Formats: sequence, C-alpha cells, structure tokens
Amino acid sequence: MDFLKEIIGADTKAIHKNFKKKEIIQKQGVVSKNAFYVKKGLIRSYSIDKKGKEHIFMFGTEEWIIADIESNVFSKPTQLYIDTIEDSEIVVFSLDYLKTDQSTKEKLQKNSKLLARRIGSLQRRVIQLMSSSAKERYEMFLETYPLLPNRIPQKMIASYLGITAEALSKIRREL
Amino acid sequence: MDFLKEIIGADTKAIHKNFKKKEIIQKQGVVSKNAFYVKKGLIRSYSIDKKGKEHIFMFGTEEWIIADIESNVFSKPTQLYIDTIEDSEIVVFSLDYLKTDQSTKEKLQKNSKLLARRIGSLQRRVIQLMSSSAKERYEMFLETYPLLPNRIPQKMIASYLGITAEALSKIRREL
DNA sequence: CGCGTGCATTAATCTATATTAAGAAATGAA
DNA sequence: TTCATTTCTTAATATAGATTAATGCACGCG
Repeated sequence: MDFLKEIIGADTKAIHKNFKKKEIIQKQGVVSKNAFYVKKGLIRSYSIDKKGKEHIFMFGTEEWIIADIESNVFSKPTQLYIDTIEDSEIVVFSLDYLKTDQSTKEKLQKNSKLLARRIGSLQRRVIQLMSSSAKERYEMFLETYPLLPNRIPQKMIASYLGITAEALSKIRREL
Repeated sequence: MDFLKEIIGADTKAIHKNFKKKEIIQKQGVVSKNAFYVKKGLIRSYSIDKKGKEHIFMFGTEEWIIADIESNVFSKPTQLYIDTIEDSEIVVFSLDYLKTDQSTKEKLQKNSKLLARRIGSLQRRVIQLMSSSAKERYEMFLETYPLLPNRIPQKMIASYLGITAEALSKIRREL
C-alpha cells in the first residue's frame, strides 16, 4: 500500500471496497477514470468480441493495478470489462496523476516507470502472440505466472492464451 | 520538432542523423538508452524468432517515436531490431526523462500521456490478435494506416499482421 | 543493356487450432 | 446429501492459415 501512495499521492481519494466473486467492477463502453489496485484476491480484465466470445487481457493478483489506462487518461470509452475471479479487496482510485497540481515530480517519475513496465509486458505479449504456438505460449504462461494456474479455471487460461479450452486440454495432455 | 522538445527538454542532447534505406539502427539484444524520432522517412521495429522469421512490431512514419521503452527505462536488452524502410532523417535522443534533475513536471506529464497512448495502441493490438481473423486485421490496418500500404512491400504488411505474404495475397484477391 | 535477386501471386498440400458433440468430473446450491 | 450447473476432457470433423513450389514481374546493379 505504501507503494500505491507513492504513485497516487496521499491526497488522492482512494476508496477501499470489497467485492464478492464474479462481481463486475467495470463495464465495456463506459468512460472510466478509475484504476483498481488489488489488495487481496484476484480480478481480470477482458473484452467480449462480436461473436460473444471472451478474451482475457490481463489478470490482476495481489499488488497489481488493473485499469484501462488510455480510457483513464484520454476519457475514451473502455474496451474492457473488469470483474472478480475471487472475493477481493480492491482499492479504487482516480487516475488523475496528470493534473499538475496534484502530483510531485517523484510521483510522476514512479508512475512513468510503472507505465514503461506495462508497455514492456504488452510488447512481449504482442511478439509472443505473433511468433509462438499455443503450446509455447502456455509454457511461457506457466513460467511467468507459476501460481495462477492453481487459482483460475482452465478455460480462463485458454482465454488469456487466445485459444479454446479444448485446445488447451489437448496441450496439457501432451505435457 | 517543437513537440519533441516539449517531452525531452531543450537541454537533452539530441543528435540528428541521416540513414540510407535498409540501414540497421538498433540490434536485438543490446541495452539501448536511445529513442528514435522520425523527422522524415519510414522505419520499423521488429523481432526475429528462433526460426529466423521476422515479426514487425511497429512502423514509424513522420513524427513517430520508435523505441524499446522498457529497455530504455530499465536497461534491459532489447527484443527489437530497428531499421529503415526508406532513406530517413532521425533524431536520436536519450530517454533520460526519468532523472529528476533533467525534467520538469510538465514534460513528465506530456511523457506520461505519450506512454498512455502507446499502452492504448498495444492493448488494441493484443485484443485484435486474439479476437480477429487475418482478413479483419488487414481491414483494420488499412483503416488505421491508410497511407502506409503505398510505401511498404506486401510482405511487411503480412509480417505486421502476423501472417505470411501468401495468406495476405489471398485475402487481397478476395477483396 | 541484360541479368540476377527479391517480390507478388497462384495452387497443392499440410497442420494447428476451431467447432461440434458428448460424457465425466467437479462445484455449488437447496 | 442430492440435484443442477458449470467445467474439463475426448474424439470427429472442419477450416484458416502455413508450407512448399513454381511462375511472372520489377528493378537495381554490373
């Protein structure tokens, strides 16, 4: 939590909220100024395509921040739903760090670093999606998030990898 | 160029360089502190996978900045090659905006906005790669970059879309 | 100027993953 | 506990896109 204060500032209003499993925190299409810091529990962000299929964009476990950052910063309607996978304790805070008067240079720098890290992980994800097979992506997922598989259903792993649950089942059998 | 000064500061050392077509600007695997602002011309960043296949991560036309941001900020070896597609005039500058003494709050804020936009475009790319067919991705590419197809070979479009040149040829015939 | 190299296209075949369908196992609610 | 619902697995079939190979074309270079 100290870490969070370093970014958002003590002055920023941050509200603690408890959510039950499977509660929706944010809906696709709304303009959201909020970011969600996971204090405890597990949440995910995902989009639903025109065929009604879910695609998990990102998981958020303890200490992670989940947000549609471009929506936050530029007041665009979000592409992403956010909901809880487990009962969760979430700190909801407003991403107003771009207002001159509200933030110090140090906080802005910390925040820039956070954004740079996120860019790095998205960059790796794009390259991975373009250049690796489903099996390779699954193996990398296991390395990157060794604890997640115990907490989420297979079909969500499949959705994150960009494949069907059936394909993942086959891959798992082969390993 | 004014726009660039607003981010990096007049004090930051920025070197103008001219490159011929097909010159390599940055190699995969090195730690790079440099970012590349395209004043004129066209460049690309790409990775090469273990089978030797190229995957274009991003094109940079006039006014774009191409950089491996995570490598810049955290001194990680870059995943990306960068080279020129056309003869280009590039402003090479060091991404040291995270050093307290070198940047003002205003510049940091502008920079954060830039990072947020990049996150937005990567997010759309990830979701697109997971949820759209090659044909749909090609159509979106044409909408998003209407001028690029006149300047780059088909095989580079294919590489950006994550498909082979043969598959793209088939898609184009169908349209 | 011609020639070689790289580019785009087409077609035939192959393969990874999707789709559909069904049953088994796990989970949750009454 | 029991029943219902969701999740996971397996298998058969379908399909998008990869791979391989061959051909015509353009253009940069000696």
